[in-house]
Amino acid sequence: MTAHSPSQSVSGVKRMASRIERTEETRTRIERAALEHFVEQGIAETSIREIAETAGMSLGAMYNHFESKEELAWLLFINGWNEIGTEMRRRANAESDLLGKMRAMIEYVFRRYDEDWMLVTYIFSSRHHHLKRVPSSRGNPYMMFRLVIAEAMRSGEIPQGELDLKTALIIGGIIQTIDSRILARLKGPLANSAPAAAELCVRMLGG
Amino acid sequence: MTAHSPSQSVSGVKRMASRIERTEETRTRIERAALEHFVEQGIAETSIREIAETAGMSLGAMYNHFESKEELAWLLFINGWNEIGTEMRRRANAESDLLGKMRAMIEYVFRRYDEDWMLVTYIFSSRHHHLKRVPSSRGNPYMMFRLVIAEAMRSGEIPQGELDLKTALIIGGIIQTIDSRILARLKGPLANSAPAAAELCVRMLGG
Amino acid sequence: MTAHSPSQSVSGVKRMASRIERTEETRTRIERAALEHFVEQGIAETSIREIAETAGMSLGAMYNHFESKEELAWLLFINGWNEIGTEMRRRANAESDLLGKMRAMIEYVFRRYDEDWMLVTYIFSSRHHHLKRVPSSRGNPYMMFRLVIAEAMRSGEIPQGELDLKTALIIGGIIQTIDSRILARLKGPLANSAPAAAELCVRMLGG
Amino acid sequence: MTAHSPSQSVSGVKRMASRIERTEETRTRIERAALEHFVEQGIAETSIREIAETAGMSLGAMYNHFESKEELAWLLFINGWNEIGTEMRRRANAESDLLGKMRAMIEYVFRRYDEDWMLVTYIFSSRHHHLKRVPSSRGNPYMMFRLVIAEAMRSGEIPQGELDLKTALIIGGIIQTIDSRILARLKGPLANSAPAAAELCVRMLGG
DNA sequence: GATGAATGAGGATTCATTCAT
DNA sequence: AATGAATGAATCCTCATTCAT
Repeated sequence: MTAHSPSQSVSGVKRMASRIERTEETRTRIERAALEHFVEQGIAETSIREIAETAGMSLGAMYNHFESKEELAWLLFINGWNEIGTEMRRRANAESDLLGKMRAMIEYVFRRYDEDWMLVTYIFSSRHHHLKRVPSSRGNPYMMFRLVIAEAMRSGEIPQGELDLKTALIIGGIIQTIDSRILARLKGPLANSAPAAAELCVRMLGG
Repeated sequence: MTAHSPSQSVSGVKRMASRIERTEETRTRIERAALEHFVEQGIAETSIREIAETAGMSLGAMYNHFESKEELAWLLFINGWNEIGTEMRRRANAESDLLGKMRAMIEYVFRRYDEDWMLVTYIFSSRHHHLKRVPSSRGNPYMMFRLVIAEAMRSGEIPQGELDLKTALIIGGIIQTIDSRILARLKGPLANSAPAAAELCVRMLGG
Repeated sequence: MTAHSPSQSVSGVKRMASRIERTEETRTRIERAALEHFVEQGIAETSIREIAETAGMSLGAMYNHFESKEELAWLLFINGWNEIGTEMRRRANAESDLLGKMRAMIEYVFRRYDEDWMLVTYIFSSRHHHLKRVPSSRGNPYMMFRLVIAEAMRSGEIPQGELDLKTALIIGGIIQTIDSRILARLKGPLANSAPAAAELCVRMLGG
Repeated sequence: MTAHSPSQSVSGVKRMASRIERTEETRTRIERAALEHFVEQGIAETSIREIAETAGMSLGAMYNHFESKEELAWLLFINGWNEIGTEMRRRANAESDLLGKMRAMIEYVFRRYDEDWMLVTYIFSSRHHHLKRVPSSRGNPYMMFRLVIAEAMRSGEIPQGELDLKTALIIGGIIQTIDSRILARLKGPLANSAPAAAELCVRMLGG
């Protein structure tokens, strides 16, 4: 996954990874190291020194790449949060009915978890920490669920009413499902559970 | 539970609260102060000194009442956790069908939140922090939901299958509802939403 | 060893141990508890609370019996120190020649160790801590050895010279012997080794 | 041992001591500061802050050089302990008879004291504190005396028997001699007393 | 005399961050 | 960009001692 190799160009001339490539690689190394510690111990309980050690670099060098621990935690969060929100939107838009949209969104999150559980876990478990800074619109996964449900109400697909309550029940359920996977109460790839989860959600909504 | 009683002696002479009463009161003061900070800032981000100041006492005196910050956080958690689990069990047992049980449990949690939102918020938001120490059986709210759903499956009230997935969806939904109340996406006493929430849950389960 | 018993008077009337007796007993209990901890962990590393717990009483009560930890440590030391010095003098005076005196003194210390190793260990291992306060004359074990050796020089029993060097060699040897007993390099009652030790010391002195 | 070298580059340009040299110098400064306080007040009674102040640096910086106070105390001890043991062995091996060996060992310790009394004092006065961690073989001064005495017994140079008692008497005597020097009961360079001390020891052993 | 809560002053250690090299 | 020593504030916790009951 990481480009460790002083890669050879086609011409056979050895060359160093470009400075930009090395910088990028270092940055990634830091991010993965941070993720590991943040997920395992929490943000406050993780020291920059620990991250540096895991990333295999010196304490001081960290600050060439990130302003502060809080900034690192924030970037890690908001990038993932936006990515997930945006992708959910794209996939939901490609479907026409509530069940389709629901399944598409849930499937995406669950598959993303299967691919990179550390990132997804971090995003959902640290969301409270970052709450005050999160823009409430944009590619926000919360808002996506609310939007999709609201639309289905408007179109008559499901009964009206209790929008926020229903949104909370759905979102909470999905996040908790991820949590249960982490705790090994659920086995196997999470994506396999997506269709069932989507159907249950839609049934709850009365569709 | 509260010290009603700067109690009157028979002779009618007012007397100081006994030492035991004062100690108890101090303990409560610490617990409330801790709760406040833990909920607002998180456990790791709260210093013992802050708690002491809010409780109106010296730093050192804290340690006459609690072994450590972690222990204080733990006791606060586990007592509430057990209380909620136990009460949920009691109320569920008094009902005969799934909807009744579900409503009783949800109503209890929501009402408890309305009475003491800080405590309930703390319990649910700090549950991950304490996960490793929580006994998985006993008066465990998680297990109560699982039990009730499992029973309804066994009795044929709802279709079989996907027990853990369904449990996750329900529990997550309920906790998220509390979260949404905190964030003021839901208004008014939470208890008012309990019947609707219970009905939605049961509908999801196919009852 | 301790008078635990609410002793009965001859007349058969039960009586409480007198207040004085109880006070005395408490004091002894504290002293033994302190000794234990001081020997095992050192004075600085022992807290009053630990002593109180071992003595089976409350922290505050300690201060009804001793002014401070330092005072307790001092009294424990100086009483033993004086006792040993005084007894050594008495026994040495009863002998007429160097070997007799030497054996009497060493035998006494070693036997005292066999009786109450904690006390003797404490005295010799904490002597540096108390050095500044020790009166250099009086019943001082150091001085006793010096005196006896000086006398033997004066009387011609041993060659003159190097009084302080010789005193140091003798005293150090004796204390180290106790130390070796503690470390189990020497086995059995220490008193058994006294005659041999005395003889070796006298031979060193040229007697 | 000292940084001779604000070394000159070939070009003759003066340069700062290298980072490594400065780090080494800092370390030494800490060690000397610690030694001072440990000898004067004892390990437990010395705070890291005091050492830092004496060493002319901030409290936090200490931890870039030593893991903990205990570790600092230990390293200071064990390095000196090993050095003394090893040197004693080397010098004893260069001699052929008991008196020669004894004198060589004692002379070494006494001269080392004259050169660096703080270090030697620290080593012998803190030996009990570190006892549990000391490897019993290796370059252990205790063992060296025991070895030399045992050998002389085997070779018939001195009578057999009471090896451990005799070892204790000798070692204790030597250490106490140092102690007496500190307390100014002995005057002048300690090395001057070495021949006399050695002779007394050998006479005690019957050689 | 006994109790244990309260106090205030440290004590060891950690940490985010800076900075000279 | 990298290094790691330095800083100063903060953190948890301990302790000797006092004091109201």
